[in-house]
Amino acid sequence: MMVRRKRKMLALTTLAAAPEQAVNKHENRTDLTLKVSPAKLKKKCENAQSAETEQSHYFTKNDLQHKLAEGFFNQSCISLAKAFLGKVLVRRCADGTELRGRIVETEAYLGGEDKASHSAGGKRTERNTAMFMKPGTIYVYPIYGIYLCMNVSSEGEGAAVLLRSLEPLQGQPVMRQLRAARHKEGARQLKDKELCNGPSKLCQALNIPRCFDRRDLASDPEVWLEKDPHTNPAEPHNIVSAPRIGIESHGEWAKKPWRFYLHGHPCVSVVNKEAERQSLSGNVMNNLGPSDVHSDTGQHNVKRT
DNA sequence: ATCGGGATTGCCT
DNA sequence: GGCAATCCCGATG
Repeated sequence: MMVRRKRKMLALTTLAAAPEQAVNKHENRTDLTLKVSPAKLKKKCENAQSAETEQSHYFTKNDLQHKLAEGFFNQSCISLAKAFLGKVLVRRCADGTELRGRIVETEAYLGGEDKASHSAGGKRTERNTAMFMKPGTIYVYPIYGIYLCMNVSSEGEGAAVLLRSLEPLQGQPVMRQLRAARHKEGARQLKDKELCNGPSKLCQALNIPRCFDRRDLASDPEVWLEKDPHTNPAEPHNIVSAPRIGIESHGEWAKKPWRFYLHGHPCVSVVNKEAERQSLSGNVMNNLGPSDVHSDTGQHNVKRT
């Protein structure tokens, strides 16, 4: 209780801090709340930018045409959660560095009847306002005090899709640096497939700060979604439907199979064998296979045929 | 003002 | 696979 208040004062630096600044957590206080002055908020977002630059031969200027527009987000929550699979989340940093990751795992939160949703029962609060905004609006919220999760609103009152895992495609060294900021000194280097295989990990790796809450994924210059020019859209037979994670306390709603992931992809955070048996019985293996993130060693080339 | 819980992660055994 | 870390948020009085 008394300890609580002290801890609050020493707000730990999080995803919003540049990696090289995060060495001493007591010197880098990052307040996750929205209740700060616009000037402070702006500064935080600027600090969130990475100083690293990254060259990639994988994406070219022509890929801009693959950016997904407003209309894409106008689908029901479950439909959008599936449609996200295989799409590429792009984060353009202040210095022009672009980080890219293919979405391989999502969860649908429907609002209303869905007891596991932050907007259950139509409940609208300061925190979850973005869930009620137009489809394509980003909802970023803090969890467990120290992490962030990124969602995208869909059609349906208070409905949104949680992004759970990405396959790193571009900017892995920057991602690794962003992710390593809170690790022990001398800890082993993260494998590529460990960079974005979790909802808060992807926020760290792509430098998604709390202040991205309520931004429009269809028009924002710093974060957007693209079609992957190198792969086909996810086919239904590639998609596993499983119960959502971390909501076991919500009774029957916890059992709804509204977590979706690409079968066999190494960047999925939690594999559910039972769900795979049910989802995929009789189906062939996916053709949207991962690049060589299977590999444990060194830099990999994500280019594929 | 206070309290309890949470759409997680990393480290340890 | 267990568990600590860590604190915002919303509910309650």
